[in-house]
Amino acid sequence: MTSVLVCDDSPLAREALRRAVATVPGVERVTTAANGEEVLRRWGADRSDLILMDVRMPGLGGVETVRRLLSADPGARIIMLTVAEDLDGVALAVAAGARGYLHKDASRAELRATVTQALADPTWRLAPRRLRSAEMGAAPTLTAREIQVLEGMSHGRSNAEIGRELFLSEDTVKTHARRLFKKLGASDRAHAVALGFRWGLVR
Amino acid sequence: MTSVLVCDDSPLAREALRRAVATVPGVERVTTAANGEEVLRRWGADRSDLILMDVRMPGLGGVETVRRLLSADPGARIIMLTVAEDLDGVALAVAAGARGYLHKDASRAELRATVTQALADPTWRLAPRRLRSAEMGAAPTLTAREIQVLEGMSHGRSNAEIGRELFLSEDTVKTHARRLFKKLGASDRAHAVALGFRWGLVR
DNA sequence: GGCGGTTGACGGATTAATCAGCCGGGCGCA
DNA sequence: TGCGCCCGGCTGATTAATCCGTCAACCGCC
Repeated sequence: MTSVLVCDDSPLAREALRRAVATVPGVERVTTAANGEEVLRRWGADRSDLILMDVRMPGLGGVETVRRLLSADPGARIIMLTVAEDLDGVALAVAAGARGYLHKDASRAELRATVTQALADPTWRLAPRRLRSAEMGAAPTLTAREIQVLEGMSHGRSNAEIGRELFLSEDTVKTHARRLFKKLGASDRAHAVALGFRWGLVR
Repeated sequence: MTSVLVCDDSPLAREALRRAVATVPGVERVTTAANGEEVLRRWGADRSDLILMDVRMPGLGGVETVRRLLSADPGARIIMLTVAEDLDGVALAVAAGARGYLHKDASRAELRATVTQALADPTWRLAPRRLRSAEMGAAPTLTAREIQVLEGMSHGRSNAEIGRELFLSEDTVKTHARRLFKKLGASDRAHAVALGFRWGLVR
């Protein structure tokens, strides 16, 4: 029974990862966790063959979870997931014993290849790959401007107000809004804000 | 130096609690944490005289945090915060060694009285009180219908769609929307969704 | 040097949301 | 029995958001 545990605090990323991993040949079960604590709790009762885990998580961070997991079970195989911003975390996690990492900007195919590799070879280590998030099921790769506009929306500001705040015309804000809606797959600004929260793009 | 640590995963509730506790005579410092892990981490370096902690938290739950905290420091004084729904959690937390609990529906005055009491008397135990959330700084007491409408918004549905889903007329949905906006202090639906996430009303 | 992505901007059409006030029924609580 | 609150509904007016296409300038990269 080959099983994989996917851990990410963002519900959407978690689901996308779960679906992607489930298509890997040989994988019979994919379980999920929302944070490091849940991974550790689950690990006591039910060990998976491989863990995919986000580096940045609220509560127990990815790095600390790797440490505790490996001190409890030195044989655990862990692949870290990361976004471009925290390469430090990846370095620490790999130093702590993670087998490798995947950038969240890599393709689904690369994710599957890495998982296949890790499952096939128990000694496998460090194969940096990318995962284009557009292919993960959704694409939360917003530009800085788009995130600023999304943040403005989450604070209840109108397009005109956001424009004044960012020194842009209302029309430009509308354009940014339209583009970020399309990227997030949002049907309106309320949905966009919700997706922003679920993806962890805004707080 | 009398210091109090406030822990709640909802940013708005955390801030409201922080502000309320800061007005208690004798309290010189109020620190905050978003989850149990953060409490434990902080406790290592910087012990407070009293901890106010939500029972329901992602990751390390309140009960488990109480256990770990007390096993590390049997003298720690902890008051649990709770909503009506999980009285089980409160019972467990008190059994685990929490000094008492506060219902989130109690008044600010009662919160202050309980904190004063707990700080004055190191042996103080179990004084169930209520805290009317309206007096905590904001009042996210939405009715069931209002939450359903808010959830619909967070999924990108229009008022008409929400109405179809809940077997209500679009006009009624609009009324619920207007009322929940006022309660949350939201300026539009995007803001309402954001506040819903920050208060932990929707996921 | 050109390609792709980002940014900023405009115009016009259409639709949906928002605000305000009001009403009747039901349910629980004092 | 009344008071307050939640619910569901309706109307009319006003404003804002959304969608469409298009365009020019800039920047990093191969």
